[in-house]
Amino acid sequence: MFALVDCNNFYASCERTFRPELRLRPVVVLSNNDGCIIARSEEAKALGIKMGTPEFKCRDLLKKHDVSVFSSNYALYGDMSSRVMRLLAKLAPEIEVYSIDEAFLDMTSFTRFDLQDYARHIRQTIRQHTGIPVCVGIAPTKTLAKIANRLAKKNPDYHGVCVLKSHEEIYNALERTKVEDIWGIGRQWSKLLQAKRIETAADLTVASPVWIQKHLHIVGARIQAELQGKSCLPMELVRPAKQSICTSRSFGRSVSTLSELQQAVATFAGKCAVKLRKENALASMLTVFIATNPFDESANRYWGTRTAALPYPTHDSIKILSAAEAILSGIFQDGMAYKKAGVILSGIVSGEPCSTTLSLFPEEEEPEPNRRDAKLMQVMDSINQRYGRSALHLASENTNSWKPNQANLSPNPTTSWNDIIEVKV
DNA sequence: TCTGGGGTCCTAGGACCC
DNA sequence: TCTGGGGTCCTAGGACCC
Repeated sequence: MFALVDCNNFYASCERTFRPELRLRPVVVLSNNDGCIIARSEEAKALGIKMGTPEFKCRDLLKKHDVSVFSSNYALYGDMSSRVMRLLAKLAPEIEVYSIDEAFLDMTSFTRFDLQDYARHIRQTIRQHTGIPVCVGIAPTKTLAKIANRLAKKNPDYHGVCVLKSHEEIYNALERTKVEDIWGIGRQWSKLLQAKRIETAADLTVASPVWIQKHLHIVGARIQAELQGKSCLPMELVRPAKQSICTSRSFGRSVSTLSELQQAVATFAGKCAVKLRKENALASMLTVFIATNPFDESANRYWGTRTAALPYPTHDSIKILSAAEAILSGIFQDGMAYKKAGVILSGIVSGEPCSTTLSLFPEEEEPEPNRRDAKLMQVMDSINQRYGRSALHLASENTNSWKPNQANLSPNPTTSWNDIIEVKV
């Protein structure tokens, strides 16, 4: 048996934890740059505010109902998430952290427990220790646990807990679940299935396996098997190493000069390098992209991107930044109003800079990886660890001209001494 | 006249997740 | 005026190897 524990309206709940006066109030959280609605409290959902709506399109509604609007605060959500995950790790022998707000627990060994009781215990523990409300779904496969969790969330009578064990319970749940609400079935596949008159999860379990294999491939076949109660997706206890690392942002305003873009791209490259070193890894390829506003039909539109191989795998901020700058000057076009840029590291390998294979015929001026550079990065990271992110950074990293909008950013009471606040409960 | 069999790697495109 | 960010997996087809 698998349990899926999923935090309710996670980002909105995080914000509310430190603002108890917002309990029972409509709360929304915006994406980076204060662009779209990406989390809503139940009260905000009830007002008809849809997920993914651009903020400016529902500004009147937000104002009319006095909705509390927050800029996204990932430092806060990340820390709250790790608190939830640490608690969950104590509540089950094995845990798979699936996303920032969800985890699977292995319930196989709980044969002598009442699963319903135990799920309630999980729920209460998380609530008491973090203030975050969660729902728990338990079933024989991960896909069914997802369905159970969804039912627990939708149905107030369930009080946040749904266990699917008997054939009847499972069949009932499948009949009540539309194909588009199944984990792994997205918009395209829903359309395809509906055209075939496969409308519910129950329909999908009895659909022709040959047809499924042909149109939904192995991924769809696995979903079908999981719905039938045959577990195909095991617990993944260790997070696999990253294959790519991306940092990108929309700009608070559009920028048009090369030097402004250089500052943005250098900043993103620097963030990528930090993430890379956190992974204990090296990157061998680097992509830079720059883009104009895709929604502005009247302006000149441009999407420039290029990937270059690094001379050898590295995690050195200095080398990554200068490679990014070189790519940027190759794709930059004058006279455009740029709205977004990003850097992607790929070809990621594990290991230390000096452990990798060097080029057989190195260029004359090509520096070899050396231990001093690696040491320098270590020092930089430890200083930043101690004195705060980007206490020490490269001079070309600069947020002056392109800084994203963050009008309603909450403090970081769990990660910053200066932000500790008194909460009256 | 006859023209095999068993592979890998890479990329682009399409789908999905949170 | 204002529209997010960060990922993964799978398939097909082409190029290549012995």
